[in-house]
Amino acid sequence: MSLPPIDLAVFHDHGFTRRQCRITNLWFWTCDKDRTTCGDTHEDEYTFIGKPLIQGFEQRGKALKDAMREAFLSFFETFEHHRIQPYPVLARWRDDIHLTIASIADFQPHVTSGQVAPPANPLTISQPCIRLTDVDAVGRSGRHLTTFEMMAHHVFNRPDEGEMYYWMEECVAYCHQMLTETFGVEAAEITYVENPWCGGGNAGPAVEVIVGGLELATLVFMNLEESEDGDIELKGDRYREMPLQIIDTGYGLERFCWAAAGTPTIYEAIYPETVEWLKTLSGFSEVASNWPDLDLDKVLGEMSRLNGIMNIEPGVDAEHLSQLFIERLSQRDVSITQEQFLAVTEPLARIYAIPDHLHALTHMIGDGLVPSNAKAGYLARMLARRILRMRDDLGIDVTLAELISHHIDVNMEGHNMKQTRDGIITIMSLEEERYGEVLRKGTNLIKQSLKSIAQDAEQLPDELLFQLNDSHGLPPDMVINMAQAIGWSQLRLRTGFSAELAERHAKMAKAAASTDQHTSYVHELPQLPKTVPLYYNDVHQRSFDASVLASIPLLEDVALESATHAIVLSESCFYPEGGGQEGDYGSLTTDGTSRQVLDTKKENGLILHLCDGPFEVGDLVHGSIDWSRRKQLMDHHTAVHIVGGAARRILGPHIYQAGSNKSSELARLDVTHYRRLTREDLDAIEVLSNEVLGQVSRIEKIVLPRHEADKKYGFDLYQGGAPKGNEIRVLRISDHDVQACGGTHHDEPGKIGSIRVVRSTAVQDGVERLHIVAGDSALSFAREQGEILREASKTFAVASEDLPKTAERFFTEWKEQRKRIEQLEAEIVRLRTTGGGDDSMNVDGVRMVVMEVQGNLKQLTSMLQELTRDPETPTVAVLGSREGGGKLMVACTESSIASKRYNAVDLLKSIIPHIKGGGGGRPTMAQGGGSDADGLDAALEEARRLVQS
RNA sequence: GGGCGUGUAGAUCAGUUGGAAGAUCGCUACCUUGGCAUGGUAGAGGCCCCGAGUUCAAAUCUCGGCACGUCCA
Repeated sequence: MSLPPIDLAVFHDHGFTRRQCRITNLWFWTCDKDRTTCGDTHEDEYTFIGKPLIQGFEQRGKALKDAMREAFLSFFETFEHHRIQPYPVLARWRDDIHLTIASIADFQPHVTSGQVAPPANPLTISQPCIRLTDVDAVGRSGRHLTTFEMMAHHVFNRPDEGEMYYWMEECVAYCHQMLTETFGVEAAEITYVENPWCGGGNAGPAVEVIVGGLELATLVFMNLEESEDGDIELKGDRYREMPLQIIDTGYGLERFCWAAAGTPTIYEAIYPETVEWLKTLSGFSEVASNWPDLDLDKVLGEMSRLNGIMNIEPGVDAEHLSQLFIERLSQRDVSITQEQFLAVTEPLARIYAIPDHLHALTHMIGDGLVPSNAKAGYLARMLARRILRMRDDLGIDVTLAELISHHIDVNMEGHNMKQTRDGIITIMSLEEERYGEVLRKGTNLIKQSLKSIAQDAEQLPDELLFQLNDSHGLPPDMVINMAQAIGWSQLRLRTGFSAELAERHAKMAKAAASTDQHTSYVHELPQLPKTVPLYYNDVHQRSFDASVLASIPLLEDVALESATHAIVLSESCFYPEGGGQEGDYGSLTTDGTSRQVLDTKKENGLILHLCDGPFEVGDLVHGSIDWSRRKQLMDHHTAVHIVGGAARRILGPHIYQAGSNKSSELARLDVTHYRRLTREDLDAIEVLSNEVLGQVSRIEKIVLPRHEADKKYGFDLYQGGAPKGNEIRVLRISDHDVQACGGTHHDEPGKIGSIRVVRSTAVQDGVERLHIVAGDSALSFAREQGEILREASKTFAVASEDLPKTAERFFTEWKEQRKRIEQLEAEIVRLRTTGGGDDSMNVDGVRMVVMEVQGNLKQLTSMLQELTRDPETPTVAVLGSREGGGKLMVACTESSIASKRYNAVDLLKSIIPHIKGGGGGRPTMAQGGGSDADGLDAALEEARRLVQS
C-alpha cells in the first residue's frame, strides 16, 4: 500500500482541483484552470521578479525579515500556538549533528521519539539554520543560502493517549489563510504539491507549497517509522504508523522576503546594504562601462528569471553552465560574449555570497564557537576562508573583522549573542592572520613544487594538486592562478578535477564512518529491572546490602586484569564509569565468599560490578566501596566543574567543555579557546578556582524536567554531552558553574581542599586540555614536584632556589666548552698531519698517506680534510683508529690525478673486512667501522700494498 | 573521529642513495663615502624539536612523545 491522495476540504472550499503535473507526474492542487505543471519544474520561471507576489512589505534587508517573521509568528499566536525562542545554531543538545539544520532539529531526537515532552504544543518558532551542503552554489544560483530562518508551526500529537491537536486539514487551512490574508498572495498563484517525505527512518505525507515558481514552504506530516513488516511502502522502504504523529512545517523566511521584494536575487532582498557596499568597494558598478552596448539591467533581469528553471546545484561545472546561460540568453534576444558574461557573473557571485557567509559565521561565532581544524570549528574556519578568498578575488581592501563589524551593525541588532563583539573581532583577526600565513607558506610551496614542472606545461599532476589541497589548504584553482602569475602561463585546471577531489573526500569519509563500534562487556544482558543507584541519595554512603540478580561471565576480549564476572545487584552505591568519571572499586562479600570489584560499568540501566569471581543468584551481599578512591574521584570531578567555570570567567563566554576525564591520579578538562593558554592564564584560573572553594559553601543538586532545565539554564547545561532522558540532574555551584551532570560530587566545595592547574596541552586547534589535580592528589603532586627539584639541585649541589640560574650557567658553559673542544681538535689535527712524513710515500706523483691515528670518526674526518685539501699535492690518505671496534677512512684530493686513479669506496671495501665491518661513502671520501680493532694493522698493511700496485 | 603534511642559524627556507651541516635576509667589524642609500670583505650565530631503536655511520630510516599546519566526517 502506498499513501492515499491528500484530499482535504480546504482545497475544495477554495475551488482547488487535483491534477497531475505533465512534467514531474506529481499530483498537485490548483485553482488556476490553465495550469498544467506543479509550479516547481524546469518550465516554471520565477514570476515574482520585478512583480512581488507577497503584498504589503515595502522594507528591505533586516527590517523586511523582522516584519515578515513577526507577521508569521503572530498569525500562529492568534491561533493558540505558543511562540518559542529560537535555539542556538550550534546543535549542542545533539551529538549527531554540529549545526541546527531545521526547526525540527530543536526537538530531535528525544521529543520526536516521544521520550521528552515538547516545550509547548502546538508551537511556533523562527529558527536560524545553517546548511553547508550547498555552499558552492551560494551566490551563483540566485537563491541558495548557507544560513536561513526556518519559520514553523509544530504539533506533537499522541492519538493513543487521546492527545490530538490538529492534522493535515487544519495545517493546510492555516497555511492557506496566512498566505492569502496575511501576505496577500493571489490564490491562483499557489500550488500545493503532494510529495511524500522520508528521511532518517521516518516518513509521512507532505505538501510542498509553491508560489510563483518558488517553493515557499513544506508541510510534513510525520506519522510513519521504518519497519520490515510495515504495510506502507514509500520509495522502496516499508513503514508502519507510529504512536507519535508530528507536524513538521518549514517556511523559508528569506524566500518570503524575496517574493515580497521581487529583487533579481534573494541576496538583494535580505542583504541590500552589504551588496551595495561590496559593489562600490570592488568597483563592480563600473564594469558595465567597459561595454557601452551591453544592457546590464536586462542581462541581470533575464538571468534571474532563468535562475528559476536552470536548476543550479552545487558541483555543476562552471564553464559548462556559463555556455548554457549564454545560449539561453541569446534565445531571449540578449547577446553577450563569454568574456562579458564572466566579467559580470564572477564578481557578482562573490558579492552575493559574502553577506550570506558573514551571516552564518556571525551566528556561529556569536553562539560561542571557536574556529578550529576539527568538528564545528572547522566549518567556521572554512566559511571565514571562503570569505577571505572571495574578498581577495574582488580586490577589496577590508579586513575580515571590518566585514564582520559591518555585518553586526547592519544585521544583528536585537539578536542575543553569547560572544562579545570584542571577542568576535579578536577571533576574526586571528583567523585572518592565520589565513595570511597559509597563503604565504603556500606561495613558497607552489614555487618549490613548480621547479620540477616544465614552464609550458598545460596541467599539473593530479597528485600534486590533491596534496596541496589536503595537506596545505591550497584549493586547486588558487594553485593554478598563482602558478600562472609566476610564469606557468599555459596551466589550466583539468575539467572535472574539482568533482574528483570531492569524490575522493567522500570515499575517505565513507571509509572512516564504517569503523564505528560499540563495546559490550557480556555476551547477552538479561532482562532485569534497572539497578537502583544509591550514590545520588547520599554520595558519602560507603557500604550497602543488596541481593544478586545476575552473575554473568565477562567476554574474553574485554576481561580486564583478573575480572571474570559481571555482577548485577538490586541496588548499589558503586558509581559506574560515566560522564568522564571512572568507576568505583571495592568489594562484595557474603558469609562465605568475598570478591574484589575491579571496575564498575553501566549498560542498559544495569550497574555491572566487574568482579574476580561469580556469586549465586539470590545471594545477599554486603558491598563496600574503596572510599579513598571515590573521595579522590569526587575531588577531581567537582574540581573540573569549578575550573571550567573559572576558565569561562577569565577567558570568555566561548569557553565550552569539549570533554573531560577524572581518574584518581588526575583530571583532564578540554575547553574551547582560540589561542594557546599561557602559564599566566593557568595561574589566574587556578587562583579563581581556589577562591570559589572558600566562597561557595554549598553545591546544589537539582532534578528538573528537561524543558524546564533548558528554559532556566540554557544549553550550556549540556557541556558534558547530550543527555538522554526527560529528567535532568543539574549541578549548580552558585552562579559559577551550572551543568547537567550524572557524576558524584561533594556537597561542599571546601571538602576538596585545594586545586592545582598543572599544565595545558593542545588537543586540537581550538581546544586546550587542562591538567588538574585536587585534594590529596594536589598534595602528592606538590610532594613529587619538590622531590624533582631536590634531586636536580642535589646534582648541581645548589639550593633549589638557585636551580634555574645554575642550570642556565651550566648550559651556556657546556656550549662554550663544546666549541672550545672543536677548536682544540682542529689544532690537534693540524699538528698531526703536518708531521707524519714517515707514513707517506710517493707513487707516480700522488702522495700516499697510510697511518694509524687516535680519535673518533669526526676527528678522522677533519684530519683527512686537512691532508687532501691542497690541490697542488694530490693525495690518497688512509687513516685508521682503534676506537669503538675500529674505524677506517679513505679520501682522495678532489679533481686531481689522485681522485682519477683511486676510488675511495673501492679501497675501503677491500680493506674493511680485516676489522669485520662495513662502510661506504663517495668516491673521494669513504668511511667505515668494524667490530675487531685488532685487525687494524692488517687492514692498513693491505692498504699500503693496494696503493703501491 | 579519520587522512595527509611540517619541525634545521634571529627570520625565510635548501640539504640528492644514510657518509664533511648550507643559502638568502638580518646581525657585528672593517673597507668604500664629507654623510646617507648602496657596494665590497671578513666574522659571529646550530642539543638539525625531544626520547628510544636500526646501523660501522642518522638532520636523513623505524617507533614513541611534543609542537605546528591542513583536508574531510
